[in-house]
Amino acid sequence: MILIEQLRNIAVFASLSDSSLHELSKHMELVKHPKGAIIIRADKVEPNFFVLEKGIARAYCNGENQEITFWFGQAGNVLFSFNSYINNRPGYENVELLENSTLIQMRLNDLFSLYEQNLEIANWGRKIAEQELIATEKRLIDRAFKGAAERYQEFITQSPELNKRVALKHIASYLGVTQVTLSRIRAACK
Amino acid sequence: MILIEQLRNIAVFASLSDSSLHELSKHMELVKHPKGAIIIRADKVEPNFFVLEKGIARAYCNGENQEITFWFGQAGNVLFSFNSYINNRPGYENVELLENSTLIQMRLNDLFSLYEQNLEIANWGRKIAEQELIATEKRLIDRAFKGAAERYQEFITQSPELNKRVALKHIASYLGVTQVTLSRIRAACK
DNA sequence: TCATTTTTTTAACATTTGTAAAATGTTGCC
DNA sequence: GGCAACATTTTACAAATGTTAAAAAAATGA
Repeated sequence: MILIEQLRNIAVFASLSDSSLHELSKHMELVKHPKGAIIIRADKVEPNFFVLEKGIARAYCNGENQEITFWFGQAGNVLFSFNSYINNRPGYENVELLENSTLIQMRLNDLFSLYEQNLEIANWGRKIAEQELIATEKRLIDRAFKGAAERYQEFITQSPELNKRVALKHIASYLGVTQVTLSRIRAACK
Repeated sequence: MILIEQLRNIAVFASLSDSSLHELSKHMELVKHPKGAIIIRADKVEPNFFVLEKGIARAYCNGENQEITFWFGQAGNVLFSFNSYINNRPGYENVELLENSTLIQMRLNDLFSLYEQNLEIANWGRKIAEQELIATEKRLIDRAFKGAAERYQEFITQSPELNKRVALKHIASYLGVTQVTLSRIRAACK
């Protein structure tokens, strides 16, 4: 159980009334994990939904000889195994904390029950999925229209915090290039 | 106004009760457009939400010297301007019908009112966004892990109908390659 | 059917990006 | 400090894809 005042500071909860926030908070708890912790594992149904209260995280898939980072989370972002959340099936992604972090944690089953009971919370969940959807689609389109150098410039402009705190190898795969290519891009614009 | 029996044949409505379906159907109408019609235009807020009842469609963005197709819709798919639907702002995409098509059309404002009134419909809207989200994210990940040839093989396996009915130039940009590259891939696996 | 337009393929060449391996830089810890 | 582990850059070369232009094939409409 978490205090409503604490949730009010987190942007993702801004649209909710006190009463809905209270309903949610009953099922939430605060957990801490150290840097390097893997909080979601591929091939396992993850029963929890998280909000990153403090810290940063990355989601990645394991390929044959490489790891691809395809998502970064910062304080205030929601964090869940897409396939567990949406289809109740094992996910394809691992989520690793890149710093010592604090997470708000809630059972998916509790969240799903609230979706079936509370109209405001159901619409809140809808908007979360919609915002993630539009961000993901924009990234897909950017891959087609923008070169790797331009995507990198945009990344450091729009996510200066991540740029400071995340290893370049993770940024490289997030941008869809190898680390060598990213090094070349960085060398070219010095 | 559309008959409930007609909607029952469309997979996306399967989870809804008769009563919710009736609420939706009050605001729906059936419209026909010819092949080549542009039903959603970039830089314009599109006030309607559509379900493709018959036909196929593609969403594309205009670049400097190229058009990038990033989405295909078939019978049963929902179809809307993401930015209009989600942020009430002009979109970035055009949607063109690739065949003579029949569409179920509904005002976004009517849909949004139902989201605020009807729990079942709000959760239905949530699931639509979630399904689109997971499909889009999988495509983004596939771009990183799979070569263009493999993505093409998967496309023709998973979307044989689109493969038959859509021009190769559109498939090429959907897969993230030029038409020349797709031609080479097709020549190599003959 | 024929002519016209559009789509698809092919070719030659340029560019980008990838791969592998070595060199350099950074960090944390004893 | 100095070692060990890890991250980043650099180099040389290979592979994939892009660009441009032209030819071939297919679709369209009178």
